[in-house]
Amino acid sequence: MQTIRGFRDILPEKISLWQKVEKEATHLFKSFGFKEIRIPIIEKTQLFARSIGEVTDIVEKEMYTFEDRKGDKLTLRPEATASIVRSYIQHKMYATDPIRKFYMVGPMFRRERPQKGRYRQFYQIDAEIFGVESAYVDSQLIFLLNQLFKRLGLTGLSAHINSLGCPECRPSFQKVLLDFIESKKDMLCENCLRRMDKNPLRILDCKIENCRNAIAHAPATLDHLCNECSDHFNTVKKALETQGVDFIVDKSLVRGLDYYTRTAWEIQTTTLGAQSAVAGGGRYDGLVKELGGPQTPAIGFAIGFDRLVEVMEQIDKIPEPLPLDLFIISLGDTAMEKGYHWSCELNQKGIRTEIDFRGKSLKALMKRADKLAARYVLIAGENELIENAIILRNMNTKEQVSLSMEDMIPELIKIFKK
RNA sequence: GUGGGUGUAGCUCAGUUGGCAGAGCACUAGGUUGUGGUCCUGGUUGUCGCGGGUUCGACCCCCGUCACUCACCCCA
Repeated sequence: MQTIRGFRDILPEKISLWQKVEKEATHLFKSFGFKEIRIPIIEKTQLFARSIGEVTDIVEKEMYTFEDRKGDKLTLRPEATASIVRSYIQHKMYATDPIRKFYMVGPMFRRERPQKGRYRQFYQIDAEIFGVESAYVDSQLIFLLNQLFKRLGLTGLSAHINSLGCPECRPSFQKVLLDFIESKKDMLCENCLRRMDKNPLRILDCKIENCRNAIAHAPATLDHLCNECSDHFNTVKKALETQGVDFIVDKSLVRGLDYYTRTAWEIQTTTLGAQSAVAGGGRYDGLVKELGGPQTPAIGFAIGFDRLVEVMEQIDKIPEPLPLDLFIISLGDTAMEKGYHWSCELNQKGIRTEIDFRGKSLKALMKRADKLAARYVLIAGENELIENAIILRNMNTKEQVSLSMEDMIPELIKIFKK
């Protein structure tokens, strides 16, 4: 038996890094006023199809979709934004307070071919802001990401930003783009030809060399923004600059979900091969309305949790596990019973204590204490019980003292509460 | 979905024209009867990914399959 393809266990040896990232992220989110939201793992297929876009790769071939016993079409969530928007609308949150900031952490599912940093069940740390159109929100989110990575000790990441325009300026741009592409048609790969009617914007980030050459001088959304979009983007850039956030304007950054408008960005790394995006986000001012809510500007990002952890592993940022305070060695049945009660009591008092019930030799148990990185060992054998003098050994200094059973617990508390 | 690489002990890996499956680490027991990390000695661990085929004989050659991995595609 083994996990199915693209799915994996995250074992205890690795988990401390995940916990550290999650702790830092949620701490930072809270200080910016975000509230946690938890959403279902399964939604109606229609929700994703409508929000992400019928002709995107995600919806066309990557979703885990199935029918339940009643024949309803359901899908394992491939991303979080759609569900959060659904929730915002369903609970009429706009009525009580249109400005909402959410974060969530959890698994997403896409049926792609697995490779480095890409799994079929992968985890995202997601943040969304509803109800604010200001460009400062855009730069604030990018600043937040930047802060998080800084706190995690990561360097060598770069923020790529672009503006995709809005319903005002995009149609005219698409026309200009299509005209240009039409003239280069014979140089483009099959996929790009397919994209011409599907989603011409995507041609801009084709990675095939011929296509890249062909579109090297293609018109960019950036050069065809309407005044509002242009102002918006300028404000984003300026706000980032004044906060000292480095960024690269990347005209070819075109994100694969249909709902994005205006600002789109990706945080990229060079250390994960082709899976360079560690986080990505964008503004989606039309989606809330599209899904049946009132016109509400919104923006959000997702961090690839798995990828972030892998980047951190590469630079050796694994936090030390908590050492064990005390390991109890009980030799003989009477001592075992005593030891059992001591361990219960000490753990109740907040002292990390372990005891081994296998009845092994002193030597074997000392080895185990060492393996568990115990700071102290309590040795209770027949002699110690008779003489009422339990041995406490400091594993670093090798110093040993005797404690009477009455004084022992208070004495230990004194040692460990320092 | 397409293409390349790799599957041998818990881990990292050796394995000769096709001739009895190995090392290091880990685990475990000892090193005179109750003291860890180092050292020494012994011990345990295998469907050689799985299924076919060729052969007197296959870890080795052939076919299929599954998994991992890298790249394309796409994205977090």
